[in-house]
Amino acid sequence: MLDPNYIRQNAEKIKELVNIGRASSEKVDVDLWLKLDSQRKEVLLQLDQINREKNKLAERGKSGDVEGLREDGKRLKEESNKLNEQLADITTQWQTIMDWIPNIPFTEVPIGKGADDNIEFKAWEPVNGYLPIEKLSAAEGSGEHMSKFAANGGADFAVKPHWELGKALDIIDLEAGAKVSGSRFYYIKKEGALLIMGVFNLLMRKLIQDGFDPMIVPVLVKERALYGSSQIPGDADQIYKIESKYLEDNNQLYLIGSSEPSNFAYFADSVLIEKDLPVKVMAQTPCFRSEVGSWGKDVRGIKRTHQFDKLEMNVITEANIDKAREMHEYLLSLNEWLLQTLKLPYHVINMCTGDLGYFAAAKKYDVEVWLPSAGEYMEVMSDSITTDYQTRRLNIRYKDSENNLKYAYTLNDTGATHRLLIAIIEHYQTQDGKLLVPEALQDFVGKSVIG
RNA sequence: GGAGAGGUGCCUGAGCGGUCGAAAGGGCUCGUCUCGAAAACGAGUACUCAGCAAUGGGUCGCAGGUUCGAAUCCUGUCCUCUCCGCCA
Repeated sequence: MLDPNYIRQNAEKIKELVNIGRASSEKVDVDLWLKLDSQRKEVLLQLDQINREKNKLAERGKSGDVEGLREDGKRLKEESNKLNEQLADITTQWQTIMDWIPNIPFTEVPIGKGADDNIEFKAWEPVNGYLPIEKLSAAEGSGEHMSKFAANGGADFAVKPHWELGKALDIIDLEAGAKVSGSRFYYIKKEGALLIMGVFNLLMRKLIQDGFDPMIVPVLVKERALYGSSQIPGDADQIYKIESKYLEDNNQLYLIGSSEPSNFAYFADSVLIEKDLPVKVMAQTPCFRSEVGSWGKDVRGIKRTHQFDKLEMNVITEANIDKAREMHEYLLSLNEWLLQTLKLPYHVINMCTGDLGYFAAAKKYDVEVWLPSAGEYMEVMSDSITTDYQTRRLNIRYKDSENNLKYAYTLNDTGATHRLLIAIIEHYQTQDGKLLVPEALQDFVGKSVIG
């Protein structure tokens, strides 16, 4: 949620968001909002006036001579009831429009309609390191300069997609996932399970060293948590809603699509102290997504599924844009650390205004691993600055050094997901159909070759 | 699942129809004193909305109701705690 004052003073900027496709033209009627806003102000003013009179009346009543007051009191009450109804009605409409206004992109965010306008600003591969700048580009990026072969497989040969080798090695079972739960579900088995657990473990140890607090969090949450981090209303169709007659107190619950709502809602309605910032937490949870709208897309393998595990990194910082930018780069450095430690080629793109995705993001980097089998990049991490968009909704504030209360800033970044197993299978397979274990995971997995 | 108790400011805790945004104590901040500290003493110490300000509105878990007037009474709701039961 934006500061209403900001919207009043920058109505043109909000309209611009609609024009460039960042905000829904259907939901975000800025002129209507401005009209409702002034109506609301007017009613609020009238209500204050009535309340003032009520208070005066009550003051007079203290003397005990109540006779002449009854009628006025009743009249004022009726009037205030009426105004309250009006206010509630206006506020609902006013709020609904605001709920659909996304965060304002930072100036360095590329302007653009969609994926083609994203800017690739970094690409890395294990042998040569970072690609020279002239090989980077927009959109599809440096794909043409990336190797068609497994980065760590030892020879040049046609790379098998993960579902093929995963099945052959009996470490991924898609049929069983379908049998038990339906399409877009899977089992990861044996060394496959160890590999991905090892990845989570590797990152967790790094994050703990870096001062992140590990959290085990609810996976079923109330609407407010999802609204707070802006999955509702923006991505509401992605969310599974629990249906049960046994919900306690009729408390509607939802399955999270990321631990971010659970992590941030933990701090809802609280006041932090500046010296305790930044707050850095991490949680590994299953994530649930309906994937409506992507039917027919990525149907093979474990890339796009209804349930997967994710280790999420969430940060609360003070309200300072430059510090947020610094933290954003720091989180990216953790992403890069993991991929470089695993020797997986990747690139980083600065998402354009039309491709920022969820409402809270003011700036977002996607980190994508190169998949030689398909000759394309696959998103594995998403690092975003969400400024005070989420903390306004969740009422997370802090006291600064001058004792002022301010809304804190938040940042979100994916630490690791099951998709990294896809990347490992692509890049560590050998010509004879075996899978090497990345050096950094060998202790955990207990061997250096699978198959 | 059954029975009971309670939710007030940073904390403890009073208030139970007007004098209450709220006693008292603690904590914290500033000041006096001191070479410095402790102690003592003095002052200050919730949030929020409108407004340049003066000022005014709202908030005693939350939502309604009664009343000229509600932290105080009534209803609902959420949460916490205790005991019993059931189960890890």
